[in-house]
Amino acid sequence: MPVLSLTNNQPFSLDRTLSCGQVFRWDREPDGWWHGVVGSRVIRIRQDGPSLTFTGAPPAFIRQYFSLDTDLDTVTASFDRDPFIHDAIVRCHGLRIIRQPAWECLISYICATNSNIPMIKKRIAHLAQTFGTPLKFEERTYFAFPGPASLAGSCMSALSGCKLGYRSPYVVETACDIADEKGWYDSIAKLSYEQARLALMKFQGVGPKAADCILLFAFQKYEAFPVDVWIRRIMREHYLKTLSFESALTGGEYDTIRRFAQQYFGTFCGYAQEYLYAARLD
DNA sequence: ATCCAGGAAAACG
DNA sequence: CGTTTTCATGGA
Repeated sequence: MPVLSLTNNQPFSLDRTLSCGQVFRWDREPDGWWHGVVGSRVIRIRQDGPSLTFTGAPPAFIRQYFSLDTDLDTVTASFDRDPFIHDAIVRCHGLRIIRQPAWECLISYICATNSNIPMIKKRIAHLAQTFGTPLKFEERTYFAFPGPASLAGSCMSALSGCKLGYRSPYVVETACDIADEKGWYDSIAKLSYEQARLALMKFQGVGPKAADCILLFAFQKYEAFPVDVWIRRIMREHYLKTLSFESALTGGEYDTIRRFAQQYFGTFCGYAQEYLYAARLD
């Protein structure tokens, strides 16, 4: 079974990374093994101190997917500016932003609006089980996330079983757009952060927050700073106590928070966001 | 029952 | 133009 050994200056926490809410297709067994589907691969992986043991993908894929090539200490040091974010960095030590497949990430965050994480996971699982290709792996059947053509041609009765609610037409419309346009990923990836953000928001169901999540998790645009209800609370309480006054002058509250974070935390503010988000509970 | 959750579209002034 | 309302779902 493939094993990957982490070096001393390569902090990584599999649990923090997979359970912080950035991905929705991983589950942890009581024995410490995680299993998930990435593309057409079923992957099982566990961490014991500095060693990662896994099946279902070559080491190079694991390294790329979990961003193990990122110099995490340098990244976190770049926004370690005050005691509050410092505490989040320490408590979520080893959290890395995953490089997600863009199409699945796009649909996932369309399904995520105004929902909690368990509900999002159920919806994605429903979509995969209803429209995805079955994948047999070690006595169990998993399902690949369905491609654009599958969702574009989905009948409404099957789709309604996926419990997407009012998001169903957004998913189908976006799938139709993507099914036509082959090079959609490259055409967005080559754009600047702001331009890519506008391009993503042209898809039905993708607003400012979803666009920032997709840019952060699938396009490696680390200057994205998604503002959900948790982050808004945290930012208002710890960084922008005068926000209600400011945002009335400068326009939308979302942009006020986003631009403050970009200036305050710097080029890796998306990473800072993820540490604040992951540390929000415990 | 009421409120909330990795919000966005549509309607409204 | 910025601000409020509506939307479907399940858990607390």
